[in-house]
Amino acid sequence: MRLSRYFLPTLREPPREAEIVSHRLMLRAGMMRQEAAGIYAFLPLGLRVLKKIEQIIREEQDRSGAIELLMPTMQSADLWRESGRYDAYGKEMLRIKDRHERDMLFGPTNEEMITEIVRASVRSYKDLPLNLYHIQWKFRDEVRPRFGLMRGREFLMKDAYSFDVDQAGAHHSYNKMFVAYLRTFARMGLKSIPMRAESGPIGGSLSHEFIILAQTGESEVFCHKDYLDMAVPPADVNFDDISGLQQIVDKWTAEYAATSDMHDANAFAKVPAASQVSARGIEVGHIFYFGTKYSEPMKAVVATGDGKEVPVHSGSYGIGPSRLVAAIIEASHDEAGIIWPEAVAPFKAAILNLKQGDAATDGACEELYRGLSAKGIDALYNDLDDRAGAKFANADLIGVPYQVMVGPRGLAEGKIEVKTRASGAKEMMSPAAALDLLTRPPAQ
RNA sequence: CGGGGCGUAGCGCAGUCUGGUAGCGCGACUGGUUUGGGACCAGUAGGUCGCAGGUUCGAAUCCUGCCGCCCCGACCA
Repeated sequence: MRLSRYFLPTLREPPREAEIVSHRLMLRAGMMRQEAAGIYAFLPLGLRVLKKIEQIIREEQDRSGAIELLMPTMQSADLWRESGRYDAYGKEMLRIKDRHERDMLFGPTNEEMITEIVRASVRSYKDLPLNLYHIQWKFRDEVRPRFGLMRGREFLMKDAYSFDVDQAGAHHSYNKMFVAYLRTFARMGLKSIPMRAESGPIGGSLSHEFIILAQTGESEVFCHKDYLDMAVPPADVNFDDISGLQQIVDKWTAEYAATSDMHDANAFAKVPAASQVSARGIEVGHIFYFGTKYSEPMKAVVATGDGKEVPVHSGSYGIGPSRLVAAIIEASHDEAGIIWPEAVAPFKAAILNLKQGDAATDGACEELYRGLSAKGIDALYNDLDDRAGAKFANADLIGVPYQVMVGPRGLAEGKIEVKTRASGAKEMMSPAAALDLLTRPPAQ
């Protein structure tokens, strides 16, 4: 993308309303724009990151055996009356009337709808297990939206719903999501820690929040430091291996890890002092098993092998892609701006033309830009007539992994300079070597 | 919803106390000189001062009501 033809309204100073670093940087980098309290428009740069995050989530959900569909944002109140949540949900749910005075709502979550979809077509235990997910905008009329995308009212959510014939099956479905989540966050360059969480009104032991550590996190968390170095399950993990998956989950739940809600000071005290981590964290995912909470009132039943009908056992599994955009920035930035992990970076590289109008420099930039485009690499070519200093500052702000600096000094020796945003390391190399470096695929 | 703060040009702000023709910096635009870490010169455009009512010869400024936004708390992907 040529910057001269792109839409990237960057700001030198952050708008006053932005307090936390991710919010400030997103506004400055021209990634988004606020439209109302807790409601944001994604600008082109922000959308690129959101799409990358979405895609990683999608790939890992698919790998685990979940199946994507897409449910609407608008829902009928009737479904929610069936489950009893229409009255129970409270003011967080945005209620709307259509032209016929029918009660509608903007979905804050989709348990009812997915249960309705499943009960309509699933009749036999042979149709299970099933895990259906979608990535769709949600609206929760938060009392106090804040911190930009971190706690918006309208937000994108990946929500998956599993259906099994019994609790043992549901447990395995839960474990699949547990493992998929570990992989998902790791691929985004995040160290996520599963922490025991409140399981809500239904009770039960199966609920985990996936937390990443960040100074500006909303919750106070306590855990064993070993979590920070634990190896994430590989891409070829066998999701059908019930005991193998259980072993992974056991390993990841063996050490102490809890948010302040679930914190047990006595248990934490048993962790060796040198291994105690007490920090702030951001919740990026939440999984829980809720059994027959919806299948019973909504009569989502299947026939078992012996001909009886039983309500299905379910769980739901959420990840907030829009929140993740902010969370990744919270976890990865410096004074100068964002530092995108390669897997979610809006562009792989920025090409900085250090002497606009110089025939040799312009030519070298063009050649590199075309070379990358030909190989399908997204590079942002800063071809604007700015001072070089402004280009450096903007490249740092936007935070793409590589900055390729093309100027007369280097070209005199047939070299261009490649700076790695994360480390700050700079290296002179031939344009061919740079092309080679930038077309190398990121690690999965 | 309780407490606090703020609405003046795209962004950051001054001006409000003490009423008298709306300003500064950055950004944008035009022309020129420039180009290796946020350039310089000259010029230009851009604001019903959040909205409505009131007081006054005169309101960004005083009064009343409303709307919006942010922060702290209780609640949450």
